[in-house]
Amino acid sequence: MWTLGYDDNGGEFCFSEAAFFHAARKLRPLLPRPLLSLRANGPPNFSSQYHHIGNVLDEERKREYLLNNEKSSSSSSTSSTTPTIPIVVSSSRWNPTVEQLRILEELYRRGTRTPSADQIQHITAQLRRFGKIEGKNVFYWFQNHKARERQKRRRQTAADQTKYSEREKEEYEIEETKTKCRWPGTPTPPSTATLLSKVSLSLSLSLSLLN
Amino acid sequence: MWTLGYDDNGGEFCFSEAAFFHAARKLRPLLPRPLLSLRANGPPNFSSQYHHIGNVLDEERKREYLLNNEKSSSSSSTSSTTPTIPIVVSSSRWNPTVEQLRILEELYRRGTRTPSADQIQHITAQLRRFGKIEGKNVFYWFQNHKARERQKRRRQTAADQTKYSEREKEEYEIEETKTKCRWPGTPTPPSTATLLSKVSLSLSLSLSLLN
DNA sequence: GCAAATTAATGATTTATTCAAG
DNA sequence: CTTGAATAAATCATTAATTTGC
Repeated sequence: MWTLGYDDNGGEFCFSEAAFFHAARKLRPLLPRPLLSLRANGPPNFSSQYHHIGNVLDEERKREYLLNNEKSSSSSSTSSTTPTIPIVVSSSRWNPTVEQLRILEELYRRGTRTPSADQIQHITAQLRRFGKIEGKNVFYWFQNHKARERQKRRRQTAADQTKYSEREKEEYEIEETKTKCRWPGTPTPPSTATLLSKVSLSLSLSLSLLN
Repeated sequence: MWTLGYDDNGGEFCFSEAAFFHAARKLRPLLPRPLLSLRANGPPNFSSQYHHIGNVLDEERKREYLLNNEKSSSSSSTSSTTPTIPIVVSSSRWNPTVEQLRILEELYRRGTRTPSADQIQHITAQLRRFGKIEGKNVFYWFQNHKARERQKRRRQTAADQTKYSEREKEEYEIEETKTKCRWPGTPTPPSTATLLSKVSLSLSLSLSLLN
């Protein structure tokens, strides 16, 4: 599991292990950010949103939202001075532009599946020409796309196979045994000659490596 | 992804074991076998024009049919009745059903890697309820699955996705990078000390075996 | 036509695995 | 046997598409 911190400028993306799990969790915005900006890479139909911002909040998130509002009370008060103008909330998640999507899909089509960090940085840098984007967006895009393509394919074959057999939900029980002997026959233990040949091979290999 | 049993041409069937299973190698046919017209276990892409054939017979009858025809050298009846339609050739090799596959993968997931002969017999007995199967199929399945899982991982970690074509580079101006580190971390390559320790270990092992 | 309501897609996180190094 | 690295699978959450009642 990856936790992440990032900055918008470089797309640099520092990960740490589970030790930072809890702290990093809170990086996730609990509400659409109260920033006053239009979408940098707005999709064609971005007009009807800003609806019912707080509808999906559970108690936990409501509490945290209130905590956050305490800090930014000054900004909220300034916004209250212009109540008739709706606060334009920037999207909480990346939304690829058509150009970005086209390039990403082309890259995928040509074989890119899990790009390296450098590749991600480069792709991100290129795609930034077409709109706001970060490295993690590229990373996630490939993760998701790969997974969902696989999922699609898997569902297809599963559907094909279910024609032949009805699913049986019953449990199977196969007990574990401790026997060491292997299938298919009674394995004859390796002869001394075999062992010796292997040993000498290994020895010569080691020696050649040392040279 | 491993494709054991799904490739009718037999291209995916290879054994990495020693001369012990040398005979099994010959199971790989150079050409599709011209015999048998029904499959015991439905393959995913079983041609739809023959669905009616498959639907008539339940698994039990199919199995029986196969057993009866295992020794026959040529297809007899169906070819004459449908001369223009290519004969549905059953693979001579095992093709796992979804249930069999599910159980095998579950066993693998739970830690079974190289089951003992007893385990194999037990597993085979359980899986026979879902279709024709032999002990060697189980044995080979685990061998192949284990090997291909390892192979898959190695491919991913070592020589993964660097398939940018030249055209692509030019078009998107995304240059190839040689770095192997992947998003988001940078794996440290094995040090020289590590390599040397391996060599000396191998050497000492060989020497101890010689005593 | 229009939003509210609903559904489908998909971006972002979390969880469960894998192999293999120590 | 334990653990690190690194996903891939499963899941959550938000956005877009679509439907629906007016």
